[in-house]
Amino acid sequence: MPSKSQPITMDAVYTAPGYLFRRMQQIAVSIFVEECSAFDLTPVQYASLVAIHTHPGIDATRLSAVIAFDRSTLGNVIERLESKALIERKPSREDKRVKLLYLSKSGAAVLRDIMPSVERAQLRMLQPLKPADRKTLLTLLTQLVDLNNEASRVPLRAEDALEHLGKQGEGALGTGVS
Amino acid sequence: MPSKSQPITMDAVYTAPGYLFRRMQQIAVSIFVEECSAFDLTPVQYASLVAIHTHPGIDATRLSAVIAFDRSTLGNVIERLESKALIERKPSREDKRVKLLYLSKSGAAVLRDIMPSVERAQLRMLQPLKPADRKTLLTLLTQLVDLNNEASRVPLRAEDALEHLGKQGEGALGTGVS
DNA sequence: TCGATATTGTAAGTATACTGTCAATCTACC
DNA sequence: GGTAGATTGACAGTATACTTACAATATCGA
Repeated sequence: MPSKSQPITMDAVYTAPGYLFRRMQQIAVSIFVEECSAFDLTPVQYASLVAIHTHPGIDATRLSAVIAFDRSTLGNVIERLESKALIERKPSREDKRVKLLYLSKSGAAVLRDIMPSVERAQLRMLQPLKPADRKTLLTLLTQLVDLNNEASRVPLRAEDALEHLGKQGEGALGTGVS
Repeated sequence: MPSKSQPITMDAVYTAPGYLFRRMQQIAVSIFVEECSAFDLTPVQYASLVAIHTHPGIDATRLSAVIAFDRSTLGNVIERLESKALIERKPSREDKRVKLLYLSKSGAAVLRDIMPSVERAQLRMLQPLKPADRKTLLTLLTQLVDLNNEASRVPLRAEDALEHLGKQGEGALGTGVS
């Protein structure tokens, strides 16, 4: 039967999945930034570096599909990474609209060096749970994100978003797509 | 044994809990905004309305503790709610620094009317999972958020943050703390 | 009571995150 | 081959989210 307008309490907030997701995200960012403070990289900037490392010569639009971040937002992120000299932007010869993204030497170095801190952060987020529960949570969360993919404004389009890149082969991409 | 600098792939991103939390939060907001589009309320604005409804005469600082949102951020949120005439701000007589928050008539009406849409949104977020899995995920997430409370920049200080309010008894708070 | 300390709201600055729009450019169809 | 429609990066605008700083005010200790 339909819930007949029960009184509104804080439980309406505290038990709502949306609220829990928000809280958890805030906690996760907080832990990430703390662990990685020595590198002055945000989670989004880190993810961008990984994606550019994995797909050298990717453009901003495809990058946004690969990490499921908004294209507009990514513009600023790229700007900051460039101003920190962690990446380089080169105009494409085939398409004058496109700017290709590459890791700089220092970008590659930062990415290599930050990995242990990132792993430590990821561990800390789940630390309070029992190991078995961590695994369960991750499994369910992965499923849920995947099944809800289309519901998000920027659905993840992992490797298949990069088909165009393979063609012209801007150098030695080791198309690491299994 | 320590992982000997394995090659960096996109899996370093896709399987990281932090990334999954971010994705899920984006999806959750997207669904919330879609379901509640008729009311032009964001998740944060909704949570603020609930908290002000539950604790009439609360001030901004305590509100931030009750919903675990940043105090600075909340300033803007309150401003927007006020400019939409959903809440009212009255200076406290006991403390000239403080501004007390109350729902306006139209704020109370909006809160009442939006509840079904909010519930629909919360259901949709978990919809793709089997009912048993939904419960498991919520349980684990609740635990994790609670146990990580102090790790976040703005730890939740639910009802106990409101002790001061009870004293002067700014009206009929039904201290619904079990 | 007076001075150090703390709290409150506010503001400025940075960084996501999303909505639009726009000009330049590319593609495809006719 | 020339134009309609799509794509690309950029920009403007709104809304969290956090940091630091600040003035006004409160409070507490000596």
